[in-house]
Amino acid sequence: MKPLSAKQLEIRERERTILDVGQEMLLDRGYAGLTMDRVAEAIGVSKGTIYQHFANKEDLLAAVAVRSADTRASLFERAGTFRGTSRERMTAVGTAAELFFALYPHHEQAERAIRASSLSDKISAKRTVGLESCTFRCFGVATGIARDGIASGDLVLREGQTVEQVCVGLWNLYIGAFLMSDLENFIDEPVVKDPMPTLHANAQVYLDGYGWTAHSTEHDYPATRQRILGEIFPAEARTAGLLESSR
Amino acid sequence: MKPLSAKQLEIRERERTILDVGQEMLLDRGYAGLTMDRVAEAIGVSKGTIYQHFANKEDLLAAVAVRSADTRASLFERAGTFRGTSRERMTAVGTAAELFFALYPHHEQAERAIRASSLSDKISAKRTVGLESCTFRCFGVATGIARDGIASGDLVLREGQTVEQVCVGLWNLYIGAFLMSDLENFIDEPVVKDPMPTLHANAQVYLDGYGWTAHSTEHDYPATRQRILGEIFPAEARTAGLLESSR
DNA sequence: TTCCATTTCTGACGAACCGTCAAAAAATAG
DNA sequence: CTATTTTTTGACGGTTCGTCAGAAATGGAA
Repeated sequence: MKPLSAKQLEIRERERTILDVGQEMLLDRGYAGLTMDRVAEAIGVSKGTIYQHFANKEDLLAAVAVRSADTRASLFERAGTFRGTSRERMTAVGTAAELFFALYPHHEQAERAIRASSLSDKISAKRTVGLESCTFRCFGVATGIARDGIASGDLVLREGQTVEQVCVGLWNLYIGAFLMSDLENFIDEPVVKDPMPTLHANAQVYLDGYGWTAHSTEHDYPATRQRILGEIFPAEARTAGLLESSR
Repeated sequence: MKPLSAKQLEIRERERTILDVGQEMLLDRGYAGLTMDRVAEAIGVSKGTIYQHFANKEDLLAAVAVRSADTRASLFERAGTFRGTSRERMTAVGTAAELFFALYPHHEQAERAIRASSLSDKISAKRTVGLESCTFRCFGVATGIARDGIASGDLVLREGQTVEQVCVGLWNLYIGAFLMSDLENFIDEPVVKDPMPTLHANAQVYLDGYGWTAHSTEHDYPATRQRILGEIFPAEARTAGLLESSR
């Protein structure tokens, strides 16, 4: 409605800056390394001002998480627009998840830290519903594709199986792999040397288990993945180093 | 070698007590609710004494995690002794994982808290290798069963697939489901109402995808699961409320 | 039992951080 | 330029971590 004054714009801009700084500190110094004093100093503002934007440290953390969760939901929605068979489109969703993990590695840490410290108070309802709604957007894309698969006859569910179940399993597979992936950074001898190719293969095996055509032996899903990266996420894939121009 | 004096026994006993108290506090008050002062008070000992057992808070946390990780490895090893087909035995491993999650819910929190705060220093090498070795024991059981499956012809891997890959995927699926499971405790409308049956079904779908005989349409794996609980884990299953005497 | 060396325990203390709030400074309106 | 509202500041109280000099307990040896 009203035009924003210069001051109000500055405040709005500062909120973004706080999130940026918090995100960065979280990433390279962990939850304990993110302190309100250091954030304030990095911005060049006093601590009290930070508290005018965020109720407390957990709230700042949650805001960081909400922002990246929103980005993830957008990536999922873009993935849903990929032109291909239903199973190729589901592959695109997996690719979006992987891309998100590569581009915003801080998000895992933020979510972990939130859940490690919160007894669900401290974090405002606004942030909680924000996170929830992003999750629903992600699931909405996935279940929609699964329903398309059923409609086209690519996916035939057995008694008692639901599209939600299919999507939850895939989600679990990815989340578990991401968790393991940055767990492996801390130990010397990783259980699996290169987790991402393993994840791609296992996700396809999982979909094979549901009998979702085309079976992975009859279609080149790695090639589909390259197409997805090139057509839907060219800029992001290059940033993440996932897209080689050759090949 | 030497017989332990009464004092030394007391000290050893106290270490166990500290772990018990720490574990309990972690479970019902979270990482922030676990303070060294409160642990000391609960034991009836001064804070300095706690620091004679553990270098710092993270180290205590890691010790709690190591102890439960060791228990998990034992459960996996017992699961490996189940008499049945290779795939039934792998199902037993999954059942062990589920049982562990139900019996020691604090473990997830401990692992999260460790990774949320540590930049890998603070925690002594002793704890780190302890955790690693427990993980290897778990994977050893699983990969052993997969190799048995290959030897018996129940599991036929395609070009480029490995037993490690099979096991990592299953592990990811479980870890992801557990993570989601206690995430759902904090939000109002869960994505899936009852995560565990979904997990069981998806794990079988995943193994179906690898073509590991017998296919889930040709064998009653829920019944196998009941047998596993009754034969291998009767006491634990009853404690966890997973074993109904009827049926 | 008494004495003394060694081990173990204690709790006061410094440092770091969170979150608050009265007072100061800046912005805005009249 | 003055009055009012908004915004910012940083010193402060409270909590927790981890330390360490001194106190207490322990275990022989005389």
